Amino acid sequence: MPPGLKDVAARAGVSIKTVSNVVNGYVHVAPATRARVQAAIDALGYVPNLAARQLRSGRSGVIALAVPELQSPYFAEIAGLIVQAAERRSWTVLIDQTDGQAERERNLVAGLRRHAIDGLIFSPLALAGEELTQRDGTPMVLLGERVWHGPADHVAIDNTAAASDATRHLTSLGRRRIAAIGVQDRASAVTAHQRLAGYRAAVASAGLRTDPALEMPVEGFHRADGAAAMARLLDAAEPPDAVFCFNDLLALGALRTLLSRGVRVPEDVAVIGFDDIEDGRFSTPTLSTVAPDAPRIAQLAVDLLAERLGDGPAAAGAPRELRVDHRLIVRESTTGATPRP
Amino acid sequence: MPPGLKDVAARAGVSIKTVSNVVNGYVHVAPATRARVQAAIDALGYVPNLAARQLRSGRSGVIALAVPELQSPYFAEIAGLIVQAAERRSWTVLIDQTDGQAERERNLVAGLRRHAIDGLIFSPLALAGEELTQRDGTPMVLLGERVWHGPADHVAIDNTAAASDATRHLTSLGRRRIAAIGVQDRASAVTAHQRLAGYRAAVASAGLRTDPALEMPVEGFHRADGAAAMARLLDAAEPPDAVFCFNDLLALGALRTLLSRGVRVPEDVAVIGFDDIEDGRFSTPTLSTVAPDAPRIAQLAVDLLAERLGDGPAAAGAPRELRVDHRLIVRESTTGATPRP
DNA sequence: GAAGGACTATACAACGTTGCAGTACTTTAA
DNA sequence: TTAAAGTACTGCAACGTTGTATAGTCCTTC
Repeated sequence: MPPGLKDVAARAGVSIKTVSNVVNGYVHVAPATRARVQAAIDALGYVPNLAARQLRSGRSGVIALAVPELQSPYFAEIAGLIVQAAERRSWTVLIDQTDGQAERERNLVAGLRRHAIDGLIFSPLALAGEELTQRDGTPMVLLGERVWHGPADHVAIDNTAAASDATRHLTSLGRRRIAAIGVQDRASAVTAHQRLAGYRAAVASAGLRTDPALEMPVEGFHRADGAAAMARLLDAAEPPDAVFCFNDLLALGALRTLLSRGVRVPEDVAVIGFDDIEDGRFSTPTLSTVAPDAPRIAQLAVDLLAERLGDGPAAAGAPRELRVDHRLIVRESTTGATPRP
Repeated sequence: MPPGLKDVAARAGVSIKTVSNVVNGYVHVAPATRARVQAAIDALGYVPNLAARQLRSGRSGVIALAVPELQSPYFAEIAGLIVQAAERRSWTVLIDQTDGQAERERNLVAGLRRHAIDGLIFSPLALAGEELTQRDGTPMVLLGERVWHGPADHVAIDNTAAASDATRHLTSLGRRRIAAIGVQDRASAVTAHQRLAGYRAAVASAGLRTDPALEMPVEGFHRADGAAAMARLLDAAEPPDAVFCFNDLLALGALRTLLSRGVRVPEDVAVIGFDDIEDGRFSTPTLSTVAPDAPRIAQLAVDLLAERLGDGPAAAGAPRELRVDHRLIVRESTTGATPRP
C-alpha cells in the first residue's frame, strides 16, 4: 500500500491539509514546517494519487490524441511532437488510434472517455462537418481539417495552396500529362478534396487540360494503394509524365511500381509526394515533397487546448482557425540525381 | 456537470447502489428494476466516472507502453498491435516515448506514474540488467530483452538465432565478405550484442574469417546511421559483398548509399535487414529481412500482464521468459528481381 | 409448518485529495 | 489602544464510486 497524505502527516507531526499545502506549493507555510514535511515526503516516497486528485478537481492532466493510425510515419511524427509539447505543460497524452473508422471517431466526439481526459486533439478521417460537434463539453482541437464553421478550434496547413505548389513544380519542369494519386469520393475526405482542388487549379493555370483519366482514386493512403494506382496509370492508353501523390506513402508505392517496371524517375515520370516523411529522404531516388511545419502544428494544437482549458477569459471564445506554413522540398524524384551525399 | 449514480438513482427511484449493481452487471437485480435503471441511464447519458472507480478499486484500467520512439515503424507497429490486444480486455494504453534516455527509463521503472497505471509493457534501450528492477509493485513485462535473471516477465524472439539465420542466408548465396551494421558498445545494448553474436557464429560456421573492419558501429538505429556506416564500408580497402543490418531502417539507409553510388544490389552487394517493416516491401529493391512474429509478441505481452494483474493464483510466480518465432523473408535485395508485381 | 436458502434492495463507510471555513496568534495601521 | 490585516495551521465535507453488512421477501425442502 503506497503512502498517502495521511502517512506523511503522521510522520511530520502536522495535519493532512498542511502536507497538501506543501505538496501544492501553497505560500503560507513556515520554512521549518515545509522542510519537515518535505523530509517525510522523501523518506516515505510519497507520490500524489492522481485519481483522488482528479476526483476532487475534475482535472486529470491527461489529454487524448486521436489519429487514424500510428503506423503512418506522418502521424507517428505528429504524435511524438504533440507528446513533447504536452510534456512542457506536464500533461500526459493518451494516444487513440481510430483506424479511420467512423464508429470509433463518433465515440470519441460523443465523449466516450468523458471523465478521463481534459481535452482532445483529433485528426479525423471518416467524419467531417457537423458530425464533429463535441457533444459533451470537452475542449477539442482538430488537425488538418477545415470544418465548415465547425464548433471546434483547428490547426491546418493550406492544403489547396500546398497541392498547387506541388503541381506547379511539376508544370514548371515542363511536364504536360500530370496525374494525381489519392482521389477519394467520400464527402468526409476533406483533405483529399482540397488537394485535388489545388492540383486542378495548378494544372488549369498552366494552360493544361485536366483529364479525369489522370485522377486516380485510392482506397487508403498507403504504399500498396499508391503502387496499385500507378500500375493502372501505366497500363492506360496515355501514361503520364509526372505524378502528384497526395501523401508520401502513396508516392513511395508509385515509385516502387515505376522502378520495378523499368520506368526511369524522373526522366520518364517525375514524382512528388506530400508530408516529408523520413522515408522519402532515403528512398532511391529521394522523394520531392511538400513539408508541413509539423512542429508548429503540434505546438499550436497544444497551445489552443491550453487556452480552452485555462480559467482565463479566453477559455470560451469563438472557434479559431490557425493556418500553418508549408514548403516545397525538391529532391531527386523530380529533378534527378544530386551530387552523391 | 455530468450525471452521476446519484442522478440516475433519483430518476429511476432506486438506491445508488442498485444503479451501481446494474452498471456492473450484478446478477440479482429484478428485470423490471434493471430496465427502469437502464432507461434512466440512457436518458441522462450516464458514463461512469473512472477516477472515482479507480480511487475505490485501485485499478485504473490503463496500462503503459514505453518504447524508445514511435517514429520507428517497428515500434509503431508493435504499439498498434498492443493497443488492439489491450482493447480486447478493455484496457486503455498510455504510450510513453523514452527517446532511449536512461533518465526517463529509470523514472518509469521507479514508478513515476505509480497510481495512474495498472501495469507496464516496456521496451528498454538504455537500461539493462538489475537496473530494470521495478521498485514499486507495478507489474512489468519487458519486450525484446533478455534480462539476466531479471525480476520481470519478458517476451522476445531469439535474437542470436535470428541473426544467424539472416547471415547464413548471405553465406548460402556464396557471399564471402559479409559486413554487419549496427554494432553498439554500450553494455545495455543487449539486442545489438545478441545480433552481433549470431552474425559472428554464422560467419564462423561457414568457414569464413570474422573481420573487425566489417563490424560497423552506429550511433542510433536510423536510416542516416545505416547510410553513413555503408559509406564507410565502401570507402574501405576491401568493401564487402554483403551486409547484414541489425534493423530495416539501417538497411534502407545502406541501400540508399549503395544505389546512389551506383553499386548494384544484390549483384555487387547483397543487403538483408531485420524487423520486416512495411517500407522494406516497397523499396527498390525490396528488402530481405527477418520478421519477428509481432502480433504474437503483442498478444503475449498483454496476456502476461493480465496474468499478473489477475487475482488468480498465477498472479505472483517466478518471472517467465517467452520466446516468439521469427522467419526469414527473402526479397530482391539478396536474390535479385522477382517477376513484376 | 418451520428452518434454511436464494433473491432483491438498501445504508453506510471508505478510497485520497482539496476547497472552504475557522482558530489562534502576530503584525500593522489609525 | 484597538481594530484590521496578515500569517500559520487545522478540521470537515465533498468529489463518485463500490465492498460489506443488513434486512426483508419469497421459495424450497424436510
